[in-house]
Amino acid sequence: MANSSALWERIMEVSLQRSFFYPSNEPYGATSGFYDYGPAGVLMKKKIENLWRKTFIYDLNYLEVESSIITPEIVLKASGHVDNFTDPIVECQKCHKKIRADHLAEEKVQGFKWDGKMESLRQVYAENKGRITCQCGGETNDPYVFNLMFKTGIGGDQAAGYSRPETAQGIFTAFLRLFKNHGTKLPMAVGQVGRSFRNEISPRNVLVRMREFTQMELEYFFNPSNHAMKGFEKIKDYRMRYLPRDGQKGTFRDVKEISAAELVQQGICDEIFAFFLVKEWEYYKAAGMDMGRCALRHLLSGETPHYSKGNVDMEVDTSYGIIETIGNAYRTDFDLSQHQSLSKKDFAVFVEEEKKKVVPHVFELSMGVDRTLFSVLEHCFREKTAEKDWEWFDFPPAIAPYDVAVFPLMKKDGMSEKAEEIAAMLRAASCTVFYSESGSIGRRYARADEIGTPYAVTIDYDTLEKASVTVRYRNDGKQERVPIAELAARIKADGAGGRVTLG
RNA sequence: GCGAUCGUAGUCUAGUGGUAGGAUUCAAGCCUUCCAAGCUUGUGACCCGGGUUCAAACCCCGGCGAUCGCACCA
Repeated sequence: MANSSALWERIMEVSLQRSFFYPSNEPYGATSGFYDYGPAGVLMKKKIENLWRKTFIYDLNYLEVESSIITPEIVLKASGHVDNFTDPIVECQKCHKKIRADHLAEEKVQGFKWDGKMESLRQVYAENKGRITCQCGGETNDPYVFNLMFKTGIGGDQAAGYSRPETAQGIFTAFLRLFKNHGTKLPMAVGQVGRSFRNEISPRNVLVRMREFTQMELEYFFNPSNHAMKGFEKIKDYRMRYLPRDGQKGTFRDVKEISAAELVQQGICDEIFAFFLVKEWEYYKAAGMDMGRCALRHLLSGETPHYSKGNVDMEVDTSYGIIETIGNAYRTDFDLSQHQSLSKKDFAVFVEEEKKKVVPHVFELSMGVDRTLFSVLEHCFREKTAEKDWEWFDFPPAIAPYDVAVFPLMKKDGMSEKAEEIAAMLRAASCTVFYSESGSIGRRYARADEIGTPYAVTIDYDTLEKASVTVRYRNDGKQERVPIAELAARIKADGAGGRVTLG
């Protein structure tokens, strides 16, 4: 554990040093739970998001939206967040520890099982005055609710509103319009990448638990009488690491391998659910995760949220321990029905093959960008070795902050000018270019490696005479001469193929 | 939020009641056709507020932040 705690410390140092991310509002002493992305971090975050768009939106011909962040109270009343996105809390009057009121009452009062209503909690505390005590023996105050949403006032009359706690609701509220405008057919899937907000009591672990974070969510709307998934046949034998319910006892984790087809056969989930688990697995692999350190966990029945009929999380092993990076939920018609009843609009849609109207069911996948980025940083971090006397990142080209580095071998004899010309050419071919001309060439290769740049193009005397450059591959440091005319295509092709060695 | 520890250049780190050194980074120059070479020069810091004191970055109090542990994490 001593080694692994050194890893996130090292990642934090590198992040501060190389501008991946840093605490927000630093001149004022930072604000807990908020982080800014710096130049390298932004490039990488965008690539992680764009790889997601490609995998979950474009390749599947789904829809993407961008909904507003500030959300009126009634929407979140419908979603259940106003009432359920809360913790009932009591405070010990002696040691001032804050305790979950429902947990404490259930532990101290025989037979008490909380029904989710504050009334009943207040009642049980009133009836058992002096018996529900803290570990230290102190008495508690009356239970109160702590809502994890950021509240604000909209307009001159300060109508109640909140910063959204998830991006999903903006998709549900747009469902009717999108359905009418884009095919009037189920299934339909809509995704969104955007910021969400949760007022955590104590944010921890850098990017793992933030108060403001970015989610990538997809809502798949389907006819509840048809759980078949187009394209399932092709991926049914894809195998993933999986933690079944009976493999989790305390810290004990018995991870097995399972295929998409087996998940369905064993009744853990339907084809739709299993299909997206495969997509997630492929996405993580492409993003540079060490898949031996990832596993899908079937949530225990008590852990399943209020809206869901079944959940499977993606969990990733990091130096902070196991963290949840993706939540998958079968939300049924919970959200649409709730919006139907509060908005008085009809959310049922006509299903041609059955000649009737149904409220669609929803499968949701919800991924945290920041946690993913953090995990990738950890999984791709490489210590110095005999071959490489510096620390570096083994990012797949698809998510590396810069596609390519461009260096003149020396600053003189027109090499700088030529190098700038080539950098401009690569930028015009929409590559992100890391350009540097100061210091020795070896030092600059090291700098490029340190932020995981897969290729380094060097301009030397031969470039001026023969119109060719050298391309250096990050992972083995080997080089090859490439004609300038072929350079952009070569970098693009290598990047798309994930090539990181000359071999 | 509680307890313990901590807060010095971009990063890492030394240090003393009399305003600070080192390493590395970065910038400029010399040198050098290829993997953190060398030389020269330069930029750059004591978290914030209050108190004690002739004097505080150092001591005390409060705040903010960080780490670990506890709790929390629909």
